[in-house]
Amino acid sequence: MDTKARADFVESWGSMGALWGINRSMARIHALLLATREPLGLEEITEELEMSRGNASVCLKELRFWGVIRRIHLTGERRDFYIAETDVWSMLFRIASERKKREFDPALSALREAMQTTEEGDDLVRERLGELEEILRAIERLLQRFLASEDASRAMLKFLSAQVPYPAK
Amino acid sequence: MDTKARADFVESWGSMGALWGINRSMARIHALLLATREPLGLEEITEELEMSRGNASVCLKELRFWGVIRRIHLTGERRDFYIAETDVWSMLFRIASERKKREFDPALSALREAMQTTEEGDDLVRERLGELEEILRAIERLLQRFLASEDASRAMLKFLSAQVPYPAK
DNA sequence: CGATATATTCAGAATATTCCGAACGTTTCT
DNA sequence: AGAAACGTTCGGAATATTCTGAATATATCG
Repeated sequence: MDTKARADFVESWGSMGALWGINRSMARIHALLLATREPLGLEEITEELEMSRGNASVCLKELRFWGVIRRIHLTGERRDFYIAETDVWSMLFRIASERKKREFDPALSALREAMQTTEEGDDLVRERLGELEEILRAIERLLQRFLASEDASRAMLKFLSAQVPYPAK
Repeated sequence: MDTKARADFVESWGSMGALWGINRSMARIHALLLATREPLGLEEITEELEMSRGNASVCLKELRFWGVIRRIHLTGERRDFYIAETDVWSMLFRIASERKKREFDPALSALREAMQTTEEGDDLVRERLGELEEILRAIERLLQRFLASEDASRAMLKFLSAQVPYPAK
């Protein structure tokens, strides 16, 4: 892979981290490992990406936590090396699950609570919150199905992207 | 609606803004308007949410841009008042479209570019990037269908949340 | 056991994001 | 016109996030 394309990929992947909610450094390291055949050590990573050892160390740990990279030991080498797992879906799945739990669910609960205490007569507010609740409920159902299990989500993604029938009108 | 539930809703909705990528102030104002029967003026908003006039002004402008609130004029009143649109989906749809364009698409392009310049022999990298591309392509197809039009997305959401068949194994 | 290589931690520096509020502009009233 | 009410703008304060690098811990070697 030429150097320009590789660098572009690393930076783009870094920016896209925002979509999943992971920070630039982590995503850049991940991209670098994906785009490199040989296992890389902390040294190579900090050099290539021009970041501090400390930061790289923390990011590598967290990437391992999400299960997207693996630490390996090369015989004759004292240092730790890292390689990317082939399976990126695993990370996306876990992050999505976590964010749903932490950001989505509480808001839906609060909305339902608010609806329950809306006075009988206040039809306008009732209707607005009702519509909102309906949307969020639909999203929640969708997420529940989708996030039921990693395998299920994988299958569903493939399935949906190919052949969801377009609902009539 | 009692005050506690209302405040909880405002704050939860504020936090959830992160999921769509809008900031806390905007989301809080939006929530307040959703949960209030009467149109509110800038004054009432800043007071209730304890934020500055300047910030509220900017947020109100942007909320109008996203089409989730409307500015109205009450006869006999000199000030501007605001009410929430009932349709929140419109906002979610627009934000999703925008984020796809700005964060997702460039990364996918860069990935494809990187793949093209991967040398023939480098099967490991080729395979890794290939799997990643496959995932992103599936996500892209899904998004393309989903984001084709606001109405389509609305229908699809309803449809999917209710009756997506679970793909066999 | 030192000595050396490597990894991790964490206080606070650097940066990015959000927010405040004074200054200014505009409209309406007298 | 001048004053009052209201809205908007924007420089920089406040805050949150990310990153650095020196200190520390751990492992390996001779």
